[in-house]
Amino acid sequence: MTLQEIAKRAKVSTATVSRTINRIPTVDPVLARRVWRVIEQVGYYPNSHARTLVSGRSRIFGLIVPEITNPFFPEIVQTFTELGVKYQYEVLLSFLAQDTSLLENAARQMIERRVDGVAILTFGREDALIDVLVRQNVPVFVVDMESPEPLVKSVHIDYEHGIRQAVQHLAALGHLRIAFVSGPEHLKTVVQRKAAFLECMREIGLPISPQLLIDGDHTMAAGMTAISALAALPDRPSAVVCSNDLTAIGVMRQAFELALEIPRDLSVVGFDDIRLAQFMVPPLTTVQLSQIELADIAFRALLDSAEAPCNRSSCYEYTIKTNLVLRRSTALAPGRLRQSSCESQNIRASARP
Amino acid sequence: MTLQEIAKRAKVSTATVSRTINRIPTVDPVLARRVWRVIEQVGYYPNSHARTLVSGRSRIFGLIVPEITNPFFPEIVQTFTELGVKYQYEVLLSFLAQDTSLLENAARQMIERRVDGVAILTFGREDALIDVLVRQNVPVFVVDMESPEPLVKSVHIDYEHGIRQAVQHLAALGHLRIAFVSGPEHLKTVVQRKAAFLECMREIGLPISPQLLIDGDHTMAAGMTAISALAALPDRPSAVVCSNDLTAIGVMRQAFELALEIPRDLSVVGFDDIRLAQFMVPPLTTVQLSQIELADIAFRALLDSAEAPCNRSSCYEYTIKTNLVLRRSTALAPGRLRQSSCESQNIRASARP
DNA sequence: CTGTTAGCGCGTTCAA
DNA sequence: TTGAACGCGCTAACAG
Repeated sequence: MTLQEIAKRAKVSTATVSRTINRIPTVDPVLARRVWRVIEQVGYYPNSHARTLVSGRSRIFGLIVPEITNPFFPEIVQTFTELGVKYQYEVLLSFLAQDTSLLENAARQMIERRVDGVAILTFGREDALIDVLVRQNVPVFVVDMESPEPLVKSVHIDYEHGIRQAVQHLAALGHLRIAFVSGPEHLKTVVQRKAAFLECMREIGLPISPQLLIDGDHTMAAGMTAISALAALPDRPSAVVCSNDLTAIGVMRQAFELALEIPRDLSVVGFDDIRLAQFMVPPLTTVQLSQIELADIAFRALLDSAEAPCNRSSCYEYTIKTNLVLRRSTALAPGRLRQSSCESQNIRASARP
Repeated sequence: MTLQEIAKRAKVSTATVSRTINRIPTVDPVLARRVWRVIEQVGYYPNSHARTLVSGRSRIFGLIVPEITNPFFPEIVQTFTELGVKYQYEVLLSFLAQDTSLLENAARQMIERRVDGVAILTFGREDALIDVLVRQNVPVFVVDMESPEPLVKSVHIDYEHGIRQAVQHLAALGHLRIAFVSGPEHLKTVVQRKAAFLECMREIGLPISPQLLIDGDHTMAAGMTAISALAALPDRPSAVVCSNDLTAIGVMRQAFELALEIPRDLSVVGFDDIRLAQFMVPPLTTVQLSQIELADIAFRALLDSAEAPCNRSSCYEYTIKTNLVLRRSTALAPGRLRQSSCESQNIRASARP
């Protein structure tokens, strides 16, 4: 069923049908009604591809995430998509997994579909991808990356704010040996999280033992391995902060296996605040990085680029703050007297050698 | 950058460029090489929309799920998408949420994009949606629904198999009062799960008290509410089976709040076996419904319809079996002597009034 | 306010 | 084996 067909049946020109569909106000209401009636009757749906071809705009945004299987991302996809239906954009989703060839594939797909913008939310270093996209003149949104290119926009994420709260919270509870389980180093976000942790530890004079810095990969399995290693240490930590919530869940799971009770024997702090965090047993204390806010900013940045192509707004228009969410996976360090919390004020002094 | 442009620069006709790109073997290798070189140089990407328009096939499959935020679905999306890249199909994702207007929207989007098929994995009753799609001649895949229409294919899911195992497992552990927390009744899958539970209870002569049948909505919050209600009962259950894992997680979470230890005080069984289930504390015993298998079958059915349009293979080509996965959220009923498990053979008798 | 017409970028005949 | 030409379904000029 095509425009032509509708035009013929409604006894008008194709132009009139087109105008009617696009709700151009200069159409005679009588004709419009006639056209709509035919459209209803025959069940006509305009062909997006033809529209895109002639208009030069696809009304599609690309969204690239590393994987959908990590609970951090569905929330983002959801929000991004919702905004899509609100503003009449389709979203073309791509995953990277660990496969580099998929990256090329994703880029090709996006370009061939002539997307009006791409949000790259992989938290890695996707310079190559960005280059290809920009060369094709497609607006890009990316996390934490400054670029002179007007086609690329970005947000800054303030990891330190939340992590500082976490570290100080643990210190206040009397924890002196605090471990950190990191993620895959090839992720920009991971090195930033780790750096923030180290910085915050230094700030308050807490010692950092290399043994307490474990490399993970942001999976639950990694969390399990990590806590096993940590528990085997002669001088084991009383608290562990994880580079993401999945890792923290793994830690909790394996702690159960090791008969370590959380938070009595071990305090655990996650990162991200995925929705699941509050449903863990015990509920997970974690640093919130709002997935909704991120998706929202990404979408609006793209919308901006798409609707006002000449808009030269610089990157880092916004910054996203992270914040500690206190729940019940942290407690006083073992061996500490369970006194009033005003004791926490002595932590700093007592933490020094 | 267009085909024409490439043709001009390579000093060949557009037809030759087209043939080269589509790897039609009758092209002179010399010319082909020349064309490829130009394509590389200028960074040319063919326009999918133009291709679709002229070829009449979009190489896009639609995938409709209720929401991506429920961990059951990302796994499906992942598998489906992976198959997509393997077979060179794009996937157009849609969520329904609870909004009915989104359903119309999803259908419209799919049709306007001229998708080559749609997998509807919402587990509800989407007859209206299917009708619209079929009327537009788009092949459809749907769960558990027989249809004479050759355009719609389907799988059957055998819920009873796994649920029977679950019920019998609990019975064998000496549980006499087994509760069931259900999901939203508007989901076909939910009524089937519940029916299977009731049937299996009857089979072995276990009593079913209406008080022990709780209505939920497949969220963690619902699980929490449910167990609170159950725990307040004068004669409370010693085991609860949930219509999905999310509900079970909620149950476990709230049991913690109520100081009910799992599985000592309460046995919990989930349904779906989302990946998270094994990482719960304690690891959740659940009935597996393979998300990968489902996605795989859906994709292949669509592929079949798309590549061999005249293929008249009936629905229910396959059936997916469900299976109990034993983990550690179930144990002997409280008050039961912890004897050898051969005692379970008496359950049946003792369960009768 | 409406109709005619020229492409948008590509695949695919049909001749050569 | 290659090229010229047509048309996929639609929007946007322009003319009426």
